[in-house]
Amino acid sequence: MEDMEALPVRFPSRQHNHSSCVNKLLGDAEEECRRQKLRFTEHRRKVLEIIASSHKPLGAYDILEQMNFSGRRQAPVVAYRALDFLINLGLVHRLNSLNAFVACMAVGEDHTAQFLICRQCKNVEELNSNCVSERIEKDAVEAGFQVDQQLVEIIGICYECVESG
Amino acid sequence: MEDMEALPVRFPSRQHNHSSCVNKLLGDAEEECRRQKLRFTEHRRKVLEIIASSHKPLGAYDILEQMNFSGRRQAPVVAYRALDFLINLGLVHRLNSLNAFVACMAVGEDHTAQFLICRQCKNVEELNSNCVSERIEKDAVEAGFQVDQQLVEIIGICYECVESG
DNA sequence: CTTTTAATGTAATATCGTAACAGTTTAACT
DNA sequence: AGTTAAACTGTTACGATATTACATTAAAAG
Repeated sequence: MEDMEALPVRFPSRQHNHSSCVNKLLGDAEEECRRQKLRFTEHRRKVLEIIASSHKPLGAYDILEQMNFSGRRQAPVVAYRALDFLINLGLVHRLNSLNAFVACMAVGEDHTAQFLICRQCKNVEELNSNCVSERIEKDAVEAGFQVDQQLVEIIGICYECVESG
Repeated sequence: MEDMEALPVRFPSRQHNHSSCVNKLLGDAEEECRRQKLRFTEHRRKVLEIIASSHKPLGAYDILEQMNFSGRRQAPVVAYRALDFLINLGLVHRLNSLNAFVACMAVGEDHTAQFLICRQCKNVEELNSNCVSERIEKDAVEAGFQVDQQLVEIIGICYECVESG
């Protein structure tokens, strides 16, 4: 057990219970909205809660399914509006390779989102390597390009899935 | 003009006429198919030609529109089948952030596709920096992740668009 | 308390992509 | 050549993802 301490940041364990992460994220969101004088409405809270409660990326329609407040099915646009809001706030990231959404696991920290996506267990972790983002920035500038946004999605297998065959 | 020589690889000029690139790409494709004993059918040739003839990424339905051989509209699946084939061969890349396709500009060269996407003129260039891909590989491994595929899309503005306001 | 800005409700529709299956062509092998 | 197997094509239908438009309501700012 003690050599676990020496290991670098690792892919999130499937056993990990993260109700505390969810609460922290909701709190962060609330605070951030207060700070920026934005409204943290029911829809927005609910969508963030749904996304944060899942280890795996969720599609917009998966989210929608969990939004049946009053038994009534919401229109897609309801989910997309909340998602746009949360993405702009940096609380949620969109995975373009999956058309799916995940909660940001590094709220507040300055980072260009980089994702490790396990194609077996579908769990996602943020890599957020400054080396990578700086290298991209540098090489892009050298190619005569002014970077607004980096999109790095790394598909592969996480160590837990490798070990469990 | 002479200091142009000293400049690093740059974003493709909008004036650039690339009919020669198209021919080269079609030739490469033909040869590669012969080598691998795969069939370079009319659909596949046509789709590659359409994509290669465009500086800008094309959606599947844009491609489809240009495939009206006999005045008859093709079914979407026709374009997608050809695209799958060309992507597997490494002749075409998919841009996940745009749901669009571009011709590979580095056929044969070993590369993990990295893209510079100008959000103003919509032109796309491949960056293909080994430093970036090696850095990603290294950092992912350290996080306990085995990389299959890297997806790097960099959104911003190219130097031509910056200069022209 | 009114103005104006932001958010919501609702319906319709656009865009992107795949499944399934029958028919045809091509390549490979007697 | 004739037969068989594999790959490709045609066609229909459908599934999945995302946006537009516009009327209504709620909140914040003056």
